Amino acid sequence: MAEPRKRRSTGRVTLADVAKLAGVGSMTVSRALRTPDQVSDKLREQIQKAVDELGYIPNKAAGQLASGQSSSVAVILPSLTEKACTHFMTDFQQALNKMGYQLLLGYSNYSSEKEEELLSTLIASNPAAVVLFGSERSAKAKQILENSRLPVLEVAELSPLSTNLNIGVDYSEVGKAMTRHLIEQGYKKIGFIGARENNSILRKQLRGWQTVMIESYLPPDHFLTTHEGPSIALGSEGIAKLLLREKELDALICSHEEIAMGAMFECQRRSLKIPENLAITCLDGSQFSEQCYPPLTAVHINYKQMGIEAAKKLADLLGDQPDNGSRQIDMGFKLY
Amino acid sequence: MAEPRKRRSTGRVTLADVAKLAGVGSMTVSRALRTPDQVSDKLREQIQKAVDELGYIPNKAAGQLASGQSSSVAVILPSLTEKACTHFMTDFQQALNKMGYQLLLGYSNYSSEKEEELLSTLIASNPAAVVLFGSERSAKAKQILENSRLPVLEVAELSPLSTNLNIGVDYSEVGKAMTRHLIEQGYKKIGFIGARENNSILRKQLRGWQTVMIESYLPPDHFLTTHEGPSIALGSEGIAKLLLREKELDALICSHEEIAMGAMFECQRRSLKIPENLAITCLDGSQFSEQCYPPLTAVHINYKQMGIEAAKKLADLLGDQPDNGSRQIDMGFKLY
DNA sequence: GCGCTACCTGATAGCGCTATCAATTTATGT
DNA sequence: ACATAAATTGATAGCGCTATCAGGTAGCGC
Repeated sequence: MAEPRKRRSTGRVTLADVAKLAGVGSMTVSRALRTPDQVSDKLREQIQKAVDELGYIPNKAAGQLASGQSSSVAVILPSLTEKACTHFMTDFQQALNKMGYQLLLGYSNYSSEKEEELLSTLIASNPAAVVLFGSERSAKAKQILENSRLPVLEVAELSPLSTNLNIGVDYSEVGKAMTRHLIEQGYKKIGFIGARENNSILRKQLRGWQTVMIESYLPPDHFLTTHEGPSIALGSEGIAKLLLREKELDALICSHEEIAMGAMFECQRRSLKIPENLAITCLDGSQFSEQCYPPLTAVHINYKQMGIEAAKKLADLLGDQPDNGSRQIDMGFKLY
Repeated sequence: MAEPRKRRSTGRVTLADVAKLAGVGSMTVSRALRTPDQVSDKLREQIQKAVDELGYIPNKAAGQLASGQSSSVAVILPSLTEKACTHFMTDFQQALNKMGYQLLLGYSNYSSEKEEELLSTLIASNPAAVVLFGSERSAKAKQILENSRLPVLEVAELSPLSTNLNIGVDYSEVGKAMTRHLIEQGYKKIGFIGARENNSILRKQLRGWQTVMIESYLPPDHFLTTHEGPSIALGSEGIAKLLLREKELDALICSHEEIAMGAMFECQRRSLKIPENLAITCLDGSQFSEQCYPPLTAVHINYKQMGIEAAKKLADLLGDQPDNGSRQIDMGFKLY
């Protein structure tokens, strides 16, 4: 009796097992689980009992393959530690889960190559959509996205050029607002310290600062940026360097709260008073600027709300909704 | 011309498309991509060309279904914002990617119900393994894990009871170390402020503090914990409350750096000198305690290294390695 | 040359699930 | 009551990929 052994099976309980036990066709079981109202009460109960008895857990891979529908959303973040990213994710993921989607997460560490690579591997898992932080992509990445034909949502950075859905903030306005605010208060020698200088979010802020400085006939000379990520050390060392070059510096704009923190500590080391001797402003990721002592003025961007809006937009996109509005949503920001 | 339209297809490039273009069988393409050395150089090149030309991205769901092998790892974190979690994830995910695995991420917000729910949905996606932060689980969660028969790795919190792989730190030792350090320096009225009081990591720290205080004949009276997450506000308000109850308080232990920050700011508001009037110690998630001014003493746990170790352990587990050692790894900590 | 192993290659048959469509039962309308 | 619409159910045929196995080609020893 040579077994025609053709294939192994995982040994896990399958739909067919449930169907057999419940004495119905497997298609009915499938429906009972996904569209219960299409199945008569009697069979539905029978099936539910069989499911419970066997401890059946559907195999998503098979379901996805058969239906062509995915229940995951791929997200690529440049960093897992920066507040903008983590706050966004916290609320986005929560909303996503409620919609019944899983999160496939990748982390690019601000590298285009890594992003391209991630894009490929994540798309291989057939997500229903791709969410990207920032709207700066390499040509190759764009190509991959194009080929995938997946809906793409770019968050955080508003880009007029983006052809994708886009929810975020105009960071050059952020830079401008911080600068104007300081100028209105009478500060003139305003410096700038920024991290992630290669990232367009930082470049936009920097350009915003430069623009307003020039418009106000002030020299946008005192700035310092680095390729590195934000850190307290960057703030401390940065302000030290700027003060060496320009003793009269009276205000400082920081691209991240960690930098502001560092600058603050350095001022305290030097017994410089904030904001009398030096005003510090930053793009705040949390409550830091209000709660620190002395309190700082900061631009607040509601990344949590952004996460919720992004999920909503995605729901429309993935649901039946045809087109509920603009492809671009400006989340705005507040200056406190 | 009635089309025998039987099924839609995603329209995406498939293995068969590549095979056709390369003029080979689809099985050969599959091999060329997964086990290149089983294919002759000539065909391999041809196939690679076709892959590039079409921008082929394999469909993992199909592959997984056919092979029964998964390429994702499910991770459940209690928080996406706390430094311990994000630092761990940063390095863990990087190592995971190098191993060719994707990350399925869930976020439980410190809720057991959410964790159970996530466990079910994530397991439905057939991950190769499950990684959990902390080692405190509900009975139901344990049951689900048991049923799934998946390898489980618990990180961060070392638990003697854990039957799973376990990499982490003994947090009661952390609490003890901070307390002993302060006592050695001559502090006597040592307070404690902790966030996430329901979490066993916090409870262990608290118990460590209590233990050492009692051993040293000091009353472990001045503490304050909250169900909430750590925040600057908690630190500020917390120390204010403790100082109201006990003016002589001379040292403070904080479960998180945000709390220490808040306490620091409150001291500055009150012109209390650190550490002359009040010494502040915390479990630091980053470089904060060294880089702030005045610098604080803190316990540092290398969560990044933990991420790398976790990935290594997982590699052994998922690879062919039978058993390369202990089921429990103590990452230790340092006091600076 | 011949048998034999080693290596490549491709046809075939599913993996577990769902879309489709036909078959059956039940409700509805005139 | 009888035709027609609506609601249920199940058989069938894949989704895109890989395990298996059989067929073909080289290489080797004698």
